[in-house]
Amino acid sequence: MLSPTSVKDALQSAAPVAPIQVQGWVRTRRDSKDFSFIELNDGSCLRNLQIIAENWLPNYADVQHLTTGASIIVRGELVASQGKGQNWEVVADKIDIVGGADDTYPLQKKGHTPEFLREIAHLRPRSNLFGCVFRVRSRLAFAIHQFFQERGFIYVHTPIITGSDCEGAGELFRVTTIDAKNPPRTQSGEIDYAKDFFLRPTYLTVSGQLEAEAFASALSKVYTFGPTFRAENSNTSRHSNEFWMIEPEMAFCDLNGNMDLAEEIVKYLIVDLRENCAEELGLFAKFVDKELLARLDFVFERKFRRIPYTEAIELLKKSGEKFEFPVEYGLNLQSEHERWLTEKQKCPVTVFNYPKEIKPFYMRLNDDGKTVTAMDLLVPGIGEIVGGSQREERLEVLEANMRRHKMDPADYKWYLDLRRYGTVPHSGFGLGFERMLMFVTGVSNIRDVIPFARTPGSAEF
RNA sequence: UCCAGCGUAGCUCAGUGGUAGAGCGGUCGGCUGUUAACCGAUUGGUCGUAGGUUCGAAUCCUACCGCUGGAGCCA
Repeated sequence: MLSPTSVKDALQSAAPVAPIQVQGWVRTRRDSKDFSFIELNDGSCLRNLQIIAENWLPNYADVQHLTTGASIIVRGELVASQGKGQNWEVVADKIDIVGGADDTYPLQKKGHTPEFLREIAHLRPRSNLFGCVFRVRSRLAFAIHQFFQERGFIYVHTPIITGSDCEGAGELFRVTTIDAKNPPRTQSGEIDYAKDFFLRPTYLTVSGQLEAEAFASALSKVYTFGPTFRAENSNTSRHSNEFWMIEPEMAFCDLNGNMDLAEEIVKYLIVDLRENCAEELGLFAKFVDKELLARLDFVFERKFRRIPYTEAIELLKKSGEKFEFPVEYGLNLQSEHERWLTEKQKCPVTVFNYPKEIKPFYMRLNDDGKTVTAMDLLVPGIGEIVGGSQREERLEVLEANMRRHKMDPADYKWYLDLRRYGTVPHSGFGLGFERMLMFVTGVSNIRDVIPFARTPGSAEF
């Protein structure tokens, strides 16, 4: 039994191969006088393998009716191509037509808009663009693990179903087995979640951070990498209700060490993809974003600028730029401000030490009593790609922060225990996986870097 | 959720009150070691949905749905 060769391996062959078996989907077909050219793609790489189907094949009439989208198994010989444009091609001895595709097949050999392809999310990975996107997505995930594993980080699986409803990050999807038509009620008539499956209200996680802190307080350096769910009605090209996030957490690490790691990983991932996804990046640079490679090199070569929030406000005020939203200490930086910081300054920027009023309870209070050790890494084109902080490790200060945020410390006993027993300064951040993927591919809509995106009103596939 | 724009053939679009169009794709034929092939013919429509104005609506009005861009929330 002949084992199949991937299109990628066939195209990289150093010598002719006979016999060879390849299999995949027909991208396009052209007839010549005595034979037919078939472009075969199996998703192993961007390029197609050219198949020569000669007219003596017993099923040649059927081969001539092969259309874009059909699946075939080809046996033959890999030989040097007589034509230009490819080094190798397969001269077929036998072509098995596995599954036809009739004229309702929506993909054409010519270009489609990403918006149209999004409507056929089940077929779009068969397009050049999305094949590239999802190969890069795979490599990016691998490179992230590699980055952390090389540095001694332990991979932690934090829960997807969580009981804490106030992690300071967005609206939550409720997880319940209660019958919506006949829910148990409390005496006051409210739905009684104490009778729900977990005997308490539960939700899909919006962050694994709190649990990662527990593991960092034992294994020193950990990271999570998993799905995250936010029930926000966000309709933008940068938001999805289900996305993946990487959250490193490091014990005995302050904000500077945290910023070092965030900047290092962004650079590492760029270098890795430049090396391992050159063909795919080439396609993005050609069809998606002409400046992509220059921007990636720019981010890689340039030292990231670090600007305290207070200084960023001063820079924006002195910029002379007319912003739609006010620039004032104590206000959040708006998209237009972040854009100015990264695009006008022409470099990635890490803004840190934000006013405590605009940041969550777990961030460490600075000695000035006014700011917390928050940091946001901003990149040109996307904006915030990393958000993190040094965590408040002092029990009393953390409890005070909770009360200031109208949270009851009693609800966070286990989290506070981490400060009661062997507390240490520790830091971490969240890196948006899809945002990183958008940044390295130039694809401008988050829906186009997720296999089957979940956005408000949209969960068809 | 808010603001703006757009929904016409399988795809990309033109058509701004008077008979529904083009290119590409598909199909058929021709030509050809071709490669977003080429040449000829042909196929193709509830003009997003529902109301309304008008002698007459793809075109004007209203509502809804969807998509795109921007904003907020954030990763």
